[in-house]
Amino acid sequence: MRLLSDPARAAIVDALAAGPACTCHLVEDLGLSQPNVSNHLRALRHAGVVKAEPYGRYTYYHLNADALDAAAAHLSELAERARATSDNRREC
Amino acid sequence: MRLLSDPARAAIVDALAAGPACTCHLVEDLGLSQPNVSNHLRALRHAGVVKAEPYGRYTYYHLNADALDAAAAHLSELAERARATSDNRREC
DNA sequence: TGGTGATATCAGTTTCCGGTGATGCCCCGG
DNA sequence: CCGGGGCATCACCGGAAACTGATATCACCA
Repeated sequence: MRLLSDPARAAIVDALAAGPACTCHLVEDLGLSQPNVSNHLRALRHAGVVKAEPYGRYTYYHLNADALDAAAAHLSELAERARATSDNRREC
Repeated sequence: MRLLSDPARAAIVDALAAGPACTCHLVEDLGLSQPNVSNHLRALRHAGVVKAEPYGRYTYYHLNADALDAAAAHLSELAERARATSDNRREC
């Protein structure tokens, strides 16, 4: 989840939200170098945010919607806890 | 939203989810130095994730639940878009 | 089967960011 | 009014992470 901090990775995730794409698409659309994109994809892959799908000579990536939902649920839970506990201020 | 990338900041947000607290509480609970905590709080404050509330000599911080919900909604929207577009794979 | 294109990996460099120390401000209590 | 403590800001340093270039690997096609 802390992976979306980097602007390049956020751009990759945003591009993949429009549908599965192979590495060359991302390289063209984002204007980044190919190793750079590949490194970011590896990080996102290890975190389970994206899934790789070899397709002949290409490699297609698509978002893992469940992981995004889990992160969203975590944030919602924090917001809910914050609202529920907004009155018990600890004294110094 | 990219602010939750740092473990220290995530810990601060998590601590604040238990209720408003002043800087000294966070310093004690998280075992971080006071300037360190203050710097993180400043970043979170500028991002609108937390709100500062001067209280005599102390400064109480509390989470901005709306900002967390907005971030959660953004992630949910990404997940939904990913699910909706999972079939239109672009050809190379 | 050799060549080409797509992708992944690796080492090196540079840039960015978090942690620390020192300092100043403001509020409260004496 | 003045001393002390809570808090914020600034300058600096060290480490981590992103970008780059080179290279290896694999699949397709002639």
